[in-house]
Amino acid sequence: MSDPRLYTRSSEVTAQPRNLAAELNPEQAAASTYKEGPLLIIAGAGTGKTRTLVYRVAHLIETGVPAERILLLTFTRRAAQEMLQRAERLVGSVSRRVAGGTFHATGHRLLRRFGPSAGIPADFTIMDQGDAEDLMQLSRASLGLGDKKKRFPKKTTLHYIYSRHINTEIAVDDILRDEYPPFVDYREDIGRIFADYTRRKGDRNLVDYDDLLLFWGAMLDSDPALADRITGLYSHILVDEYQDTNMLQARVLKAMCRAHRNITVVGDDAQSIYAFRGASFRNILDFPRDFPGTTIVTLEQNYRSTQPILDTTNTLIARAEERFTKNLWTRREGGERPWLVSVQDEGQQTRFVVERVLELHENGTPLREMAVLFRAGYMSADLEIELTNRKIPFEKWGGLKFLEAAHIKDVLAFLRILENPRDEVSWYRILLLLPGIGEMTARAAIASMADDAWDPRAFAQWSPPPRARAAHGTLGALLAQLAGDSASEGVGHDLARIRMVYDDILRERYDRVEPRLADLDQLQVIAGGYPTRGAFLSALALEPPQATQDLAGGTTDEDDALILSTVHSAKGKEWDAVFLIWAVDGFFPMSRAMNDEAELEEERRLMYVALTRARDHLAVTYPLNSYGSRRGADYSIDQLSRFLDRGVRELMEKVVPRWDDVALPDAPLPAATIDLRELMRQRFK
DNA sequence: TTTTGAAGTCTCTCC
DNA sequence: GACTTCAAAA
Repeated sequence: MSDPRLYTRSSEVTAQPRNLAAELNPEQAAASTYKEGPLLIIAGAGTGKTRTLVYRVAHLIETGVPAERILLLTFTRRAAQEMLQRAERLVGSVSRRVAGGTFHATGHRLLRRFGPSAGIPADFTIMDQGDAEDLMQLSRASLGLGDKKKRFPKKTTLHYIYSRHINTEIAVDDILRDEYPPFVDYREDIGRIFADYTRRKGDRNLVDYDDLLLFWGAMLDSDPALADRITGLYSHILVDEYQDTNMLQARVLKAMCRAHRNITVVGDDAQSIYAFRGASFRNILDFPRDFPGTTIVTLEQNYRSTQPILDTTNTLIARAEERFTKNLWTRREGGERPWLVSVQDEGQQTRFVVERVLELHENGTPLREMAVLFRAGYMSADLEIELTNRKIPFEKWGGLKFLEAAHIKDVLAFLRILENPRDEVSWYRILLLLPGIGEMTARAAIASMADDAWDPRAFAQWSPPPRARAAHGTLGALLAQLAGDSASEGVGHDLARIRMVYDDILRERYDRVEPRLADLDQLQVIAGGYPTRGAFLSALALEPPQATQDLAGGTTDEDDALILSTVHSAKGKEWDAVFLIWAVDGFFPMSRAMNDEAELEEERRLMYVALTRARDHLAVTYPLNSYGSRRGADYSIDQLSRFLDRGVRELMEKVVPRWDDVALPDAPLPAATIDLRELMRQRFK
């Protein structure tokens, strides 16, 4: 007989009775029932770290910790939701009260709530990376820097240096010296730009991603009373993917658990892949030092992959220097060895993947249980075309994001100036769209509005130069209309109004008009789901839709679709069958990383992450030739990725696809680009 | 002087 | 294929 479940209420989802010892291995059980104080869980790929965290949340709730006093920090909002749903099955719907999300989303929540006590108005606008770069550019231009001098850092570089400084807490001088020696001489100017950028953000009520963390930390550091309010919210903090946190985040965490030290972090130093964003796996290595008295639990039993796959990935990562050595093992004996597939060119690679996917599908593997992974978003272009032609449904994760497309940013800019009339970046963007208005006129208009204290009507009062008359009138009328509409009509309605003006601009300025208009339709659908402009804009900035599928409104879980994903976006996921394409030196590792030891090591870990996603089937493909796609040459001979060295290859099955209708090994000859006779003649001229 | 169109450059990963 | 740089047009 099952025992009465005292902790559930009638209105809540019923918890399943369970036997911890039977559901977890000893290490997992030890970690999930650990009592108080700092806990570090070193969890190799596929060792059930999510499961352990879920049980730990459940255990805390069961032992009397109020759910709302638990903070679960994850890498994506999706990950937090998944974990809390699983916890719900264990302890019921109280788990819904657990505070969960990304670091940035959590910082955002706290800043909206407590910011006003620290001089940050609650109605700030969040800038994404592109916006922040644009603002940096405005700072640079307003200081008159980089006009004449050659090789002054570009806005992207400036923003990178700034962001790196904030996230890694490395001095700007040191970053310049180590990463940008040619710019060391400009460090005064760069400092002035950063100062102006910081001031400008304040004046314009704008907040960048880094500020969400920075202000969070600053609130904890500068005002003891405020810090007590904030740290008092949570009695237990759990952090997933700790190897991908940066110095600033580690500092914030330390401050957040000054009072109780109930912090659990989970991670795998072998899977640290976000150094480009300031993350350092030093954090996980140093955790025991930062939190004296830390208990370390290591999870080594892999439940995901078959032995042959694990053998291969263990060998791949054995070459890396890691400090927490793990020996992953599995009970999943047997199974086929990973395939190492050499193909002539991209076309054959695509064909191989498609045919193998169809074969596995016919044998009963759902499309959604298969994934094609690649180093960078653009590498799947050929495959996407073929899948479309063959009417095979797919979902693409990562890569060039919907929100970064120019036309999306354009319409969002309209919403943003309605929400925050001081949003200089958005004003600038919109003004440049209008015929007859360029940089100079746009700056003059913005300066005039700033002089009018950013009154919402200031734009109408600005007198434009003759050429910009018409545009000024059009935009003024639109803004007046939107301001006149009642807010209750919704964000979708705002967008419809904006598009009455914007669609024509789009047709005029951009190519590929139809898909762009379709994107705007989708955006309108999403917007309909949000109560206010502010909520819509914040949500878009913090949790951008991961796949185009997410945008179609209701999530279509029923739809079976092959997953196409960058390796970064595949983190934390697993599939029955995984294909890694373009395993070629220069693509993976990317050529930019090949000169730097640390970057190369990160690429290796990235490949490790890719290959450890597979449960039963793993295939790595590498084209021997590529046409046109490579810089400079229109033809090149490629080499297998250096990470798949001899030791790794010996554990793999070499596969050469042969098709009846393809004449192998004769690849089509490239068009003539050189004339040997002519070269010889020149040599003796 | 400012805008706009065209040629030329480099192309990643994400909150 | 998007962004920057450069030269011609308004």
